[in-house]
Amino acid sequence: MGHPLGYIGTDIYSRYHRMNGANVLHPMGFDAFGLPAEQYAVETGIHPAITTEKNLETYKRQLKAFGFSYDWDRSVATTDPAYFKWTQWIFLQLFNSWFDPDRKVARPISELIEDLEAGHLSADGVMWQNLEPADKARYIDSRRLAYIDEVPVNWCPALGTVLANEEVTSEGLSDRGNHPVYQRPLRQWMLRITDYADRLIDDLDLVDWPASVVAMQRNWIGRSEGANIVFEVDGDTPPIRVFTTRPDTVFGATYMVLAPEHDLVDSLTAQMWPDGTKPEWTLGIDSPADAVAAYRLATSRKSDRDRQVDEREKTGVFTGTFAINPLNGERIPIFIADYVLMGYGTGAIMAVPGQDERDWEFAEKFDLPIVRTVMPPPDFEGNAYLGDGPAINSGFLDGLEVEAAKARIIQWLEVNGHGEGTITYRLRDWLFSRQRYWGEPIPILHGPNGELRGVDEAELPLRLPEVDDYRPASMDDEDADPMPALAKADEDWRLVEIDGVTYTRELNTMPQWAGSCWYYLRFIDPDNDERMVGREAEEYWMANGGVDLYVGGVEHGVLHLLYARFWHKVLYDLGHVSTPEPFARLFNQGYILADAFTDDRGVYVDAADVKLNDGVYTYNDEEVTRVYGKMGKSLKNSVNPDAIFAEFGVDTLRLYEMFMGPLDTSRPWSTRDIVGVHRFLHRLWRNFIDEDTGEVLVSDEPSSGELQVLLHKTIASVSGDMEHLHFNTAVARLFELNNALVAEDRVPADIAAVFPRLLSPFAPHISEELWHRMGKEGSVVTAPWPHHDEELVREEMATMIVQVNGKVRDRLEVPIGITETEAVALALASERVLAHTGGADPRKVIARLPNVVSLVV
RNA sequence: GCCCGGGUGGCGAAACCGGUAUACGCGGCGGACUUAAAAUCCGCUGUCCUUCGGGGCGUGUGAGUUCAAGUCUCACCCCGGGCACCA
Repeated sequence: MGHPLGYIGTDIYSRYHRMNGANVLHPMGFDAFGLPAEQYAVETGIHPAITTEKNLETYKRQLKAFGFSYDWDRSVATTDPAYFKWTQWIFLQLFNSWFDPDRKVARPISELIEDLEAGHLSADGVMWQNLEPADKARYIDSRRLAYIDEVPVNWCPALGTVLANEEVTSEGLSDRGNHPVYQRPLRQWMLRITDYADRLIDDLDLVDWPASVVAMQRNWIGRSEGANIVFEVDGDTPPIRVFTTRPDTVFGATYMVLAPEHDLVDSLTAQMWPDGTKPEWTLGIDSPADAVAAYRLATSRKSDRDRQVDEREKTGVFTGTFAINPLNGERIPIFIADYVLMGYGTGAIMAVPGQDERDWEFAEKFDLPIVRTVMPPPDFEGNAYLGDGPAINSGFLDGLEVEAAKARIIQWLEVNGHGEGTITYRLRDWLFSRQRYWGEPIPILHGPNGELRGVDEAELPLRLPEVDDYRPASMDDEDADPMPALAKADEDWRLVEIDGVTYTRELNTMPQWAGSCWYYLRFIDPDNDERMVGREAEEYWMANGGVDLYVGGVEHGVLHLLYARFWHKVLYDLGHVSTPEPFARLFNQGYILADAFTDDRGVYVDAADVKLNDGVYTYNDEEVTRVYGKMGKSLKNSVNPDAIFAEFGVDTLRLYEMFMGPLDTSRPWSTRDIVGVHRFLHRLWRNFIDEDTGEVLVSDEPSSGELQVLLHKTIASVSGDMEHLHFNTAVARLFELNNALVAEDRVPADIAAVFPRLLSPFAPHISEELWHRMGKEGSVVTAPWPHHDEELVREEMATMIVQVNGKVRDRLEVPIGITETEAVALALASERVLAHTGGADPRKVIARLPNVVSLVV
């Protein structure tokens, strides 16, 4: 459980809408697969299902203590077999679908087979009829949205599992636990999220989300337009395809670089160094093959983190082979270097040092020629020139500006068969296998000849087997393939016989994010045994383009929200849900911040036990360092809600958290400030109840005059604030009304009827109590939200400021409908104004009535 | 480096479309009640000058637009977040 700030926010919003007669679905669920539960199981040997169950009870108890109005009948846990049955079912939907690139939608795989058999499509250019059955199966498997592929993956030895790109931080460490991550090729389950890249970008226009999250998603998907260019290579090696966003600079390509892991490296590496090989190109090694092998080994030993150190020197080695620049026929040397990444574009680049800083750096270090193909401005100082300008040294492109040159060269490439315009994404397919125990088993069977078979839907849920040890199997050889924890299951789980064929179960489990990709759908219809979610219920609740309000932390800006959108779109394409996007409105709540403390090892210590003496913080008499961060378990700086409840009560805590600032802003916790809201509640109580006698101090008479106006203004502004989640200002308005009541002997009847209702979303307990003491019918929770009287809110007088030469010189009370002539006359007659105008006629008069008269003299 | 946010009193923060900057709360100061304290209630609380009428200056810095700028434009500084050898 994170800090409850966001939960308080949705609870208030839900209660407000219920009082307005809305049918509110406000659920809470538990994403309980994953590392914490598993690690606890490893340590204690207790099955994670048992500890998970216990934790859920604790969480529920704590959440209930906050007075949250969740519909507990709709609660789900991703670890519940009745739930993950459908997570597995969705996986099978992915497995049984393909992405139709023409229609840009997912379709059942059976339709691909039909199209192939009918001859509408070919299998990568080969007639379907000409394929052997095994090749047909292999082709079909390669087209599925869930497919197995050998790709460079993020291998985290400390966690014993592979990780998705999204789970690796920019420092090259695991998102969970900060362990180093290494690249290595492995056969793993992948989900084809990249096919959805364009739709994941475009459909961000359909949702009401914070700009920052929209930017993060666009950034992560990283669409970039450019061209693929094909370079022929000396000898009998196949040509090399490069991706570039600057095809206009191709005349300046003076060498070429492949990623060290590139497929063609072996076949193009020369037998011996050709004439003219410079010494710095060879690592001092006699043969190209040895030099390349040495460089590749060195690269593979580096963790992602090492590869990303800031002051990175360019390194690389010549392959001994040349490519031909298709534009000018120049022979250019081919290098491998780790500044080119296998996972982006084609894993190969044409290097244009004149217009690329990285290439410039490499060219200088390796003594390679540099040709400018864009004319820099005369005052340009520096190396590579990235800006706009006319093309030079570029044959038929000379004189064209960058954009025009790009269009021209792409046309040339396409006409002459040397390449084509294309789009590349930073986003990569979602690595979906984990070697951990505590996750959803992937419902796939492997046949004796490598054929894949989905577990029958009737067999779902596929439960986890019992094992003695929940750890992924450890390996002596660090290069050995990771061994999933499920490999330790008994044979009667692992092996399945169908029609006399023995299949092996898939031993990987799904990643943490699988269950949370679709839980919002299950809340709609949590007990449905027939379907993931009933069609009618889904259409009813998702009618406004998805979930009406999703409050969560920005930390899900990429991971969870991207994955969930992807799954949702697949389900949409297959007709299982009715909206293209899952979450219509997203709101990021801020964090509660607090001091945290680390000891000399950099380990967090319990902030509650840190003492301050003479400006020095100590823990167990050891000096500790003060840091500042998000309140929570990981920094050990939580304020225990139970202690706050005991001292101030739940209503105070709820109000305090809302009053501290806007919901989307992080703010420091300050126990000192709590007394403010606590005083408010006491004052409210004293306004309504005589503390000595318990008498209810409510008058039979309604309010009048200013107090009545204040009441209606309060109703108006609190209601407006509720819609916009401006809870801090709503609370401030309630403070003002409450303060105004202090001077009254008794609370006027109309105010007494309204105040507990306005307050009840924030402080439900005291509101309910007052409601009952006043003898009102039913619960304040079901009382209708009050409405203000427009007539009473409308002002009759306004304060008009009078400016002389831009400075405020007087303030006058004027009727709201004052005419310009009257206003100006009044302004000019003001003594304070006269003191500054000297009685002279103004040169210019601007009136914005009834607020401003501005005079220029 | 690129992309998002943000910078307002001693502190948390308000200020809708450019129109009274600092609502509301905390803290501080003064007063009432009390033997006293707590609690409560009342008043003051941006800053400088003041003949007590007022006046000058104030929303990170510097320019600009405007009768008028916390709000719009440009440049810069600082803080937070995301991405980063992505061709």
